[in-house]
Amino acid sequence: MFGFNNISIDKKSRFSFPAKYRDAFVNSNENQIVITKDPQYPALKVYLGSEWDQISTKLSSLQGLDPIVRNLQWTILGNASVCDFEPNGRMQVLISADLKKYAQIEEAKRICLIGMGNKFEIWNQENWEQRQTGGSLATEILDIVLPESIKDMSF
Amino acid sequence: MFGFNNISIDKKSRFSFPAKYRDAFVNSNENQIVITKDPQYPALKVYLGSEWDQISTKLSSLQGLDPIVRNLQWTILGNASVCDFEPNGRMQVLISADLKKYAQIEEAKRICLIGMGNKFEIWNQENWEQRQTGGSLATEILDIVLPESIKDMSF
DNA sequence: ATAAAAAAGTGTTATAAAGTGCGTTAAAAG
DNA sequence: CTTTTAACGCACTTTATAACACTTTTTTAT
Repeated sequence: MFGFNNISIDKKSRFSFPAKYRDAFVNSNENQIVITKDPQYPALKVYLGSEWDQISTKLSSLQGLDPIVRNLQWTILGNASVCDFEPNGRMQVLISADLKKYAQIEEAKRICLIGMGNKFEIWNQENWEQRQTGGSLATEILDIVLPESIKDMSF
Repeated sequence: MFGFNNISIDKKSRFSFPAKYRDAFVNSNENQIVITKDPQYPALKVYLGSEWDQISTKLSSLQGLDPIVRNLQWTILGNASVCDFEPNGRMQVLISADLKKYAQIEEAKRICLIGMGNKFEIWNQENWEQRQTGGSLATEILDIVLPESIKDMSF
């Protein structure tokens, strides 16, 4: 599941996955999609249900008394929106007002959906373009000193 | 059970869990919810009955002569409020005056209910926003040197 | 100690807002 | 030209919340 897509968001804040990904969703037998915040950029991450189960289980088992771990748990787990998903239907997903705000997505505009293999990213168009041309974004978080416990995780 | 929810608290200090969590509650067959203090931040933790049984059993079995352990026992065990809970009903829960005060929750205001997988956190909205944008809070406890005995526990 | 009053807790209902489903139209691809 | 896909619009359903009524507990005054 790769590639760039510029797609629309409707008045109720739904978007649908491009049809080209249908086979991949059907084959992996997914019926849930999870959207959450990207911990570094004003963007959203979209995981398949099975991927999410792994990531969330591991992340929530880490020692929450470490403040960096706690912050990642807040960002990633605490903002996750689990959506029922029908690979054979319209493959439609709702983005919550909160997540839209984080990714700076306006009402009824277009978004960029980027296929990254086992996950997707959702970006506001302007931010994506700026990032691709080497610009940095006001809200991006650059220097995170990671504790050992999460050095082997990839989000 | 993940995600951010901004919900209302009524005049009698009740809130209800968003309907999207109903299935999870019904499936895990929970009929009790436990609310207690967060040991580091002015926030509350909400556990499912079964999770609470594990955590409280383990925590209360630790050597109470260690002052940090003793403090955690006081905070977490000593402030726990066990509430009857009907997953098929309105999923309403009352927050005691004491816990409201600890989390700096005012009368009839909105709260943030954060789903963290196997537990929830409840925050006063201002504190949550400040915390998420990197600010620190007057009452937060930063440097806890953890004794070995609780390094493998996550609250 | 008892009764009245106040406060705290529980439950119900009504209504506006949010979310969902589906048919139709428009656009793109083959 | 036909088929598939994306976007839009509308109707229906579900959910959240405020308002209200009732019950139980606690407090106060006699």
